[in-house]
Amino acid sequence: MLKLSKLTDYAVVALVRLGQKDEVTTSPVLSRSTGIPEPTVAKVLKILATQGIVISQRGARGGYRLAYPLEEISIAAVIQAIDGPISLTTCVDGGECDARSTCGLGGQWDMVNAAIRNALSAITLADMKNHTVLDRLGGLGNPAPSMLVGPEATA
Amino acid sequence: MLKLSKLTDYAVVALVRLGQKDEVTTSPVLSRSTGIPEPTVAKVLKILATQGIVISQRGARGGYRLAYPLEEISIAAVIQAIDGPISLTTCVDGGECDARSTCGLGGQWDMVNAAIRNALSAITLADMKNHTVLDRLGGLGNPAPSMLVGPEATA
DNA sequence: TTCTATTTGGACCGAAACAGTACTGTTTCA
DNA sequence: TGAAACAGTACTGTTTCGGTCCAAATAGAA
Repeated sequence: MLKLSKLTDYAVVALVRLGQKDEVTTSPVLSRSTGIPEPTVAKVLKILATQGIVISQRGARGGYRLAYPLEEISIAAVIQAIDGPISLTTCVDGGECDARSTCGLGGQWDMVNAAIRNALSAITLADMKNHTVLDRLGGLGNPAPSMLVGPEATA
Repeated sequence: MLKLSKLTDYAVVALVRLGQKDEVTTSPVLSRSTGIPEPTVAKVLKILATQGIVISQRGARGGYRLAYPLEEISIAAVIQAIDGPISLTTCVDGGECDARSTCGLGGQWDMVNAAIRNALSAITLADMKNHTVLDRLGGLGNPAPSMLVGPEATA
């Protein structure tokens, strides 16, 4: 399906919400204001804390706060924090490839990965909050005629 | 991990190999020349046949051949054929979203999806075969400063 | 100083999706 | 008529993901 995990989706929602108030917020509060189940939002924030995207404050009156302003956090960074590195195939960066010699296209996936990364790096959480993406990028990169192949062009 | 399924990877390899010879090819032959296990390559080709990307010829001396030249088949089309539609989140196109009212960013993901689709639609199988991607796109879209966030900028 | 309430941190477990395989049926050509 | 090759379905093992539970840590009050 080429979809990212629910956790990443939750992470974006939680981060945007977190960026709207400039004070430490607990996961229960964040859960109530976002509608995300409390254990889940806690887990997401935990991961984000280890990745340095949010800063955690333990103990009573603790909570989380953003480590960077919304404008400096890209979608790509969030995805990498939750889902791990963005690389569409396993046969990159030293990964296993049992058919490396025969597959013929050695390392071509790197370009695809770079394209994805670029697209995701150009969108920040601030863009998600507002509708500033189209304005900033002038129409979302390349035109993409009709995705090519087939009369159907299944959307 | 935001990675596509192995089947899709296999599909690209098989299709590129299939595009190198302009005649019907059986899955055993394709299996030997690509190194992909025979049952798997057969499964992939079956799926691609139902999606109209390859044309199947049944019976003795049958096999598969491309329905379109390599230049007209985009990576996005292959991914859609194998993995299904490209939409990073489930809360698009009428999907479930239990927190739609509270999450705050209604439909913002559509832009992200569009960015991904554009990036993947701009790359064809012919580009995978050669190294023509960079040339054609003039450097793969947007600059992407350093993916933003954090001093590490985990690649 | 000590105790307690609050909150994060890390480990664990069940469920779902996926990759891979095998088998049977249908079609076509020699 | 027989062999070759695709089409479809079903099954199984593995991996990953989503969610839950318990332990460690901190701030504040007594």
